[in-house]
Amino acid sequence: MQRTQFSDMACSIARTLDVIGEPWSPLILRDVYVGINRFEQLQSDLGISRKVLTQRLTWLVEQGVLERRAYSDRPPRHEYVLTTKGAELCDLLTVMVRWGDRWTAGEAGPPVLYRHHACGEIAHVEPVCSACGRPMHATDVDVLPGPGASAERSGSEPVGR
Amino acid sequence: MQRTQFSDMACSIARTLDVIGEPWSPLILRDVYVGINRFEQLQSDLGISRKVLTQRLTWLVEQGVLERRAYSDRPPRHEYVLTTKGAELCDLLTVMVRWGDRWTAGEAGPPVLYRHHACGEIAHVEPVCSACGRPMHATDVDVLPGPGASAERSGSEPVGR
DNA sequence: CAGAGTCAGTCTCCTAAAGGAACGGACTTG
DNA sequence: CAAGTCCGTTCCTTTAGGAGACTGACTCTG
Repeated sequence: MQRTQFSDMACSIARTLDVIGEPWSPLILRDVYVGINRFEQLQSDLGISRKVLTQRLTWLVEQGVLERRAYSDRPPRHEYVLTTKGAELCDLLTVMVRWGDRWTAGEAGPPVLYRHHACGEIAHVEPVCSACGRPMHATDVDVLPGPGASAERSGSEPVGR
Repeated sequence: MQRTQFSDMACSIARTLDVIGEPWSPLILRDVYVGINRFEQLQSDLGISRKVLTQRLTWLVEQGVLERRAYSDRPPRHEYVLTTKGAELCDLLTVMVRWGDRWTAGEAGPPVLYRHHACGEIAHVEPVCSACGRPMHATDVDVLPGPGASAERSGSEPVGR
């Protein structure tokens, strides 16, 4: 199937996708985030093929999103935990949840709710501007070329923006 | 490859992934968002196989994320534009950009910048709580079961959360 | 101390999806 | 009327994902 590599594109979306772009990774991240940390648990919770799970975990560890940590020496056992980099990726998950709740949840309502530590309220995430604090949706911005624009990663094909 | 279907899981992440979970879709969305609306343009900008592009566009239109709109009758020509549902998905892209900028941009800096219409500043998106307005990252919330929990879509395998 | 159980993978076989490239059809332009 | 543009479709090859059996190290139980 020789999947196209995204990592060379001068685009943060493409580069993010390169890390968690294939379908299982976000779900693995979600599971680790809620405390499903071990191979066997992940496999049975997700119903993912063991082979693919191994590949994904290895990749996510290589990318510094997860850390493989031993919790027992004898027998050798490990669990996967989020790094800081991985924890920040979970913000992406909360935004996915927001969209999924709005557009795919249907009658039954959202499958999970979030209670914000700071205020104790059931709430959802809202994107705001880091400069002025007002709502900042994709339709509220102009896109301009930045310093890293047009600098492909390793001099290969001129794709992306 | 018989990809596992995520749409049955009682999880908004899985259901969102079902719509844009495979690698090209977010990039297609990005391109349409920045004004690359036509088949030929998308194909050459992304370097995606024409076959896969056709499949993705068809799927995204079916899902109501894009709309296929004729801009010429003779010859019959169309372009793809974002629906409201699709535009809201772009918020997800801005969050991906944020993460990609922080963790993968490197020396060169971010490839694109966003200027917020409301304040005119170059800024990035920041997730806050819809209830109290303070920052709301994945680490700032408790996850609780919601009304749609454990209600699988069509009574199949008991997966997800 | 034999046998069952647990955990974390690895291996093999099969199928289906992605990539690449050529082709087609409807129309426009020189 | 030949060349070009746009938007796909078809065919072929490569390879990734799914299913599930198997392994190996160790523990637990009667």
